This record gives sequence, C-alpha cells and structure tokens, in this order.
Amino acid sequence: MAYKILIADDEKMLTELLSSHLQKCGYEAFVAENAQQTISMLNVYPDLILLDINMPEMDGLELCKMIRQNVVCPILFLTARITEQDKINGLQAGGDDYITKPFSLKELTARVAAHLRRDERSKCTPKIVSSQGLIVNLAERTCFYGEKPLNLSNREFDIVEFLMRNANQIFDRERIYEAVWGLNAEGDSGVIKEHIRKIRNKLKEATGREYIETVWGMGYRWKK
Amino acid sequence: MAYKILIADDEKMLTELLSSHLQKCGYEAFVAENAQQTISMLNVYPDLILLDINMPEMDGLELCKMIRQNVVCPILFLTARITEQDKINGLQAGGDDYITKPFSLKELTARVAAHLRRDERSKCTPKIVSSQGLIVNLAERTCFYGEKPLNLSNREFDIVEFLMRNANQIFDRERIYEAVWGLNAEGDSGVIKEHIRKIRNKLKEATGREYIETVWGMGYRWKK
DNA sequence: TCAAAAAGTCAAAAATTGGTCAATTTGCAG
DNA sequence: CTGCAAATTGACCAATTTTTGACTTTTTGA
Repeated sequence: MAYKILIADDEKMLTELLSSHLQKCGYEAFVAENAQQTISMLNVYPDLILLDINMPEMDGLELCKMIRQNVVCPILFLTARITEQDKINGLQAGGDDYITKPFSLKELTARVAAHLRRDERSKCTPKIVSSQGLIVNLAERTCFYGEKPLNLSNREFDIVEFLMRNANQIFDRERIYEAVWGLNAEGDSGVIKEHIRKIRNKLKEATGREYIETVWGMGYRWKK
Repeated sequence: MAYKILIADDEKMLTELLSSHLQKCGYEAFVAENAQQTISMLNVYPDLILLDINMPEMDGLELCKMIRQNVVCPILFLTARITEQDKINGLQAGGDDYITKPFSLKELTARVAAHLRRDERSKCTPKIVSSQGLIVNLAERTCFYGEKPLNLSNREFDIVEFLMRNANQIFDRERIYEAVWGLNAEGDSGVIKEHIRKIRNKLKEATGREYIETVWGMGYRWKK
C-alpha cells in the first residue's frame, strides 16, 4: 500500500510542486491549506505529515500539538528559519524533524523516506521515556510506576513531559508556562504552582519518591 | 546583569510604553526615534534591538542591513503588515523575528526573553573556573568548592559573577550596583557592603580563602 | 593624636518567592 | 441541560532573600 503523506501549507505553488513530486515517487499526497483543513485531513490517517509552521491563523507549534493528540506518525516541519531553540520547541510540540526552506526536492524525499523507514521499524513501539522506574508513554499519554497508574490530567502530563524531556535543567514558572501554554498565551504563570503541587502529590502517592526539585529563586528541575 | 534593549521606532507613545515596561521587567531600555539615532545608539552595544520597519526617511530593511554590519545581537521587527515575502526579505536583511502590531506586552516580553535566552545559549556559556578549586557554573548558577556548595542567593551570585568575569579589576560600589541592578535602577549602593559581607562569609566558610579584596577608597577586586 | 571618611557589622524591617487550600470558572461527555 | 472533572484563580501563610539604618571599626591625612 502506498504511503499517505499530508502536506499542510498555504502556499499553493509549493503544495502543488510537492504533491506532484511525491506522487511521482509513489506516495499518495494530500493537501491542507489551513489549520482547519489539516485537522480534518487527519481522518485519512497519513503515514507522515509535512507541516509549514508559519501558516496564518494559527501558531504552527500549537497546531502540531493538536495533531499529536490524534496521530503518532512522523511530523516534519517546513520552515524558513531554524535555531536550536526552534528545534527544542518543535520537539516539545511533538515534531520529529525540520526541513528549512528553500530545500531541494531530492533532500525532501530523502528525509521523508528515512522517516517512513524509521517509523516502520518502530511500529508498535510507542515513545517511552522513563526515569527511576517511572514509565511515561508519550503516545498514549499515560504514566505508570510499576503497575500503578499516575492518572495525570492533560496539563499535568504536558508539564511532566516538558520537565522530563529537559531533565536536570532548571525552569522558572514563566518558562514552563511559555513552553506548555505557548509563547503568546495570555495568563498567569501562577497556575504552575498549583499544577506542580498536584503532580508532586500524585508522584509521591505512587512512587514515594521526589522527582521535582525546587531551586529557590530559579524554578523547578526534574531530577533524573 | 541587565540586558540592554534598543527600541527604534518613531511613535513616541509606543516607545515610552515599551521602554517603561521593559524597564519594569528588569531590562535597560534605549530609544532611537529615527535611522540616524539608531545607528549612533549602537555604541551602547545593545543585547537586542526592536526595530520598526516603517519609519520615515529610510527603508527599515536597509537600516536593518546597516545595523547588521555592526552588531550581531537579535533584531526583532515591529510591523503592521506581514506576508511570507516580508518574512523572507526581513530574514535576508538580517532580522531574527517578527512581532506584528498590535501585540500584547506579555507576548513581546516573552519573545524578547526567548531570543535573549537563545542568544545566551548559543554562546555556549562556559563554566568559569576560578583559581584554587572554586567552580562557578553559570548555566546552573551554582558555586562549589570541591564538593561543598556555596549556596549563594541570586543577588550574591550576580555580584560574584560580575566580579569574577572582571577579575583583578577594581570597582567601586556604585559601579557594581549599576552593573548588577541595571543602569536605571534606583536605590542605594550601600546594599553592596552587606552583600559583600555575606559573600565573604560563605566563601570563607567553604574555602577558608579570601577572594574579594578591598582596595581602600577605590572599591573591591576579585583576586584571581 | 584626632577628626572625617570609608568600610564593616548586626539585627530587624520589607519584599519576594514558594506552598497550600478553598472557591470559582471552564470544558466536555452523557 | 446537567453534572463532573479539570483548570484556574485568589487569598493566605511560611520560608527566604533583600534592603535598610544604626552603630562600630578601620584608615587616612591634617
């Protein structure tokens, strides 16, 4: 069966070029021109998504997170600029790779193929992060200590995931808020205090250990 | 140590709002109202520039290019309109990000902070090791003598960092105050005396050595 | 030697930060 | 619509840091 690739980009020129090229390479190509279309296109269950993070109406990272809630296939960002921080943000949002514009078709197809291969190999193996006997399944968004489920809520899971992915680094509340809620989110980073408390309670309850350390005046850190 | 931010915009209302807000956030703000002033303001070596690309007299992109010839700090465009082409042009001219008007102050400061962090990280801030086994980790803001932690508070760490970075130079209290609290901070440089005392106690306690020397009538000096 | 200026000490006030709780709002499945 | 869980908020307290001001000691130069 041909692999299905979803192209989410608002530049008509580019999407047409890409879809015809990918079809030539034996893939099935689908195009979405905005966030709305992208979400509804997920019903075709694409095997890979090419996502422009600079589409109007919606922050690409936010969109990526939404996509991640529904599918586990590789997501490759198409983007003009790319810095270390972008990569980190992108990975946190659930992205798998970056392709910076302008790119050659050759490069693009090479990367697409690589990710599809990798994905094939790791099918049935959800992304799991573990730390001291704590098992976090990013695909299912579950968290267990041995047999014990942690029952983290969505926000709680987001925060745990962010801290675990960046274990041993210190983040103040503002930065955690930015990372989880998004850069242009309005609101108060004071909520973090409450979420951290809830998370700590659940962690303590299930594991008896302390995972989140407070560094006074600096923020919180996930102890690995 | 306070970051210096140059605001280049001809709208007085906006620049005043921005500069007062940025100052509240702990930055030093400088304002330039036209291209000429912007160029000459580069002498303060800002850590980040907010640039209105619609100033009269001069094309903002041209100005950006000129700035880029002199400094390497992040340049964020303030702009009303924004298209894909604008972004490409802006990036080619040496810009790092766009903020479209109208924007919330929260979003602005979040982006400013993000870019400053990114910039900081890309410098790969090295651990500074002072003489005689005192190890200061700038990323984690920790300070150890062998295994012994110094437990410096934030202010204390700022002062130590400043003095160490400029080891063997003499600074009077006023200069240290300006360097750590920021140029436009108001207050008494007498606090320095107390902080120096606390730092000295902690250093003595942990290391048994004297690191901060008093040069009578002149100020303090970090002995390397 | 003595007075003035500079630096050091100390304790307590003020400000900031972190933790907890209860109350309210939001979002969503039934 | 209703009801429930999740998410958020605001108030409050405790821990910790930061600042202040009075006071002492040291240094300098007349």
